[in-house]
Amino acid sequence: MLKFDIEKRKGLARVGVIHTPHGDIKTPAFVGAATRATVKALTMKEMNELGSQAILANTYHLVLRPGPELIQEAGGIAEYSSWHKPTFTDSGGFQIFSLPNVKINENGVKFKSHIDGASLEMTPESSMQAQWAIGADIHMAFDHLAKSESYEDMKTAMERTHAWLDRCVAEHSRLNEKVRKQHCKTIRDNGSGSRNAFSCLPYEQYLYAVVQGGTFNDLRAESAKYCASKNPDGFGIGGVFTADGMDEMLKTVNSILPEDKPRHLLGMGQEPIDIFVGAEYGCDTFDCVGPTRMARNGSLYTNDGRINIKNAKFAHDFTPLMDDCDCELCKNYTRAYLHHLFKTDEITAKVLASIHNEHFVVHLTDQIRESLLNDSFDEFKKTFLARYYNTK
RNA sequence: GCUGGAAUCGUCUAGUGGCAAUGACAAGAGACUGUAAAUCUCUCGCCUUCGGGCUUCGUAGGUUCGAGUCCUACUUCCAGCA
Repeated sequence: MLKFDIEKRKGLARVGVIHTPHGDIKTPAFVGAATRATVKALTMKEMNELGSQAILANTYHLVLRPGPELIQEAGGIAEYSSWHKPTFTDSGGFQIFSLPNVKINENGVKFKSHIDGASLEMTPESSMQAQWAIGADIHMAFDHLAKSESYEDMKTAMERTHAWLDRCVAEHSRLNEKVRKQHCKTIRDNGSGSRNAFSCLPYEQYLYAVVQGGTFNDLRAESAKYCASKNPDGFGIGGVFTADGMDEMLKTVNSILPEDKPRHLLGMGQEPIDIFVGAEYGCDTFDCVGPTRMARNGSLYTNDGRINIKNAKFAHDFTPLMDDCDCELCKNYTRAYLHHLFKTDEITAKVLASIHNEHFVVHLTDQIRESLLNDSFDEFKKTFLARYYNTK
């Protein structure tokens, strides 16, 4: 079972440490979205230096390229990508449902590769197998996202997610046993792992169940109960797209989920309020593509809200993006220079902007952790959000 | 000097009788939440009560119901010949 220690609580919020085979994650923590085993525009060294504690890769993308077998051959995603810290994989469910022409039945999902159009299928079992081969520390159960916001669709999606969770749990446990045996055999035979098959994979890998139910709190409650009953290592909370109403939903879900297991809020964290509300109502980790995507598109976080560095008004602005930020961008360069890099479409523009935005959300989440530890969360939340969103 | 060719939005470009006029770039702005995203959207002659109105395709004339498109002259540029 994944070890999770809680150091301090405040209502549903908690400060803790997730102990993974690749190290600890001090929570609340923002996990970098490394969809294709890389955070776009950033090296692992840069991610490490900006303070990231963990990354989340995506099973769908890695199944397409380079294929889970190849990552397995490399010794797992940590070895493969040289990110020697905790890793998560998302199941691929979310991506597949965003593709056109997906065919869903009880068994799984048939879809076409967005790269070459090849017809493929993913099932709860195949997602688990792929995730075990990829070898992240924490896996997400293969879930079903609703195709609309309607109650009926949400209920159907939730029920299918639950049915698939049963199969994910069974397959996870089978693979866990298999890998553990392989690991023991390898140690008996030669004392050290060859770089083949399962023998060199991290043999401890953990499964999070994913809570669905959309904006309907009765469904959320039902889903939380069901997921908890399966006794997974932790929980993902999926299908959340905005902070509106998220507080009530998280109150419902996180009051039901067992307190001693970590909770990951899937895909949320583009807006600072997402992380404040998520942490306040009991989520421990977050991931979001927003910070790096927006960075590549020139939208940069500041304490006074987001700015578009491509705007003409920054051409002569020779001040740092933020005075009180220690990221590589803010410490060394001016807004005018970054503006120039964007206008001339230099790769470095995206690199520096990504470093800043990723640092911003990672650091913000760390500050939320600190504020919970020293009992200043409410004040910090109020001050930060009022300034960021320019409200009184 | 002669003979050809060309002049269209900041730039390049489409356009050979019904056009405020094509496309690209540049410029200005916006979007982005488990990444089909180094992507996408909008604006880009002037005015507008968003119906439309006005002024435009080197310059000046002309033909025509109608001209960026045809004719004449001029100006500038390019190529070849001297």
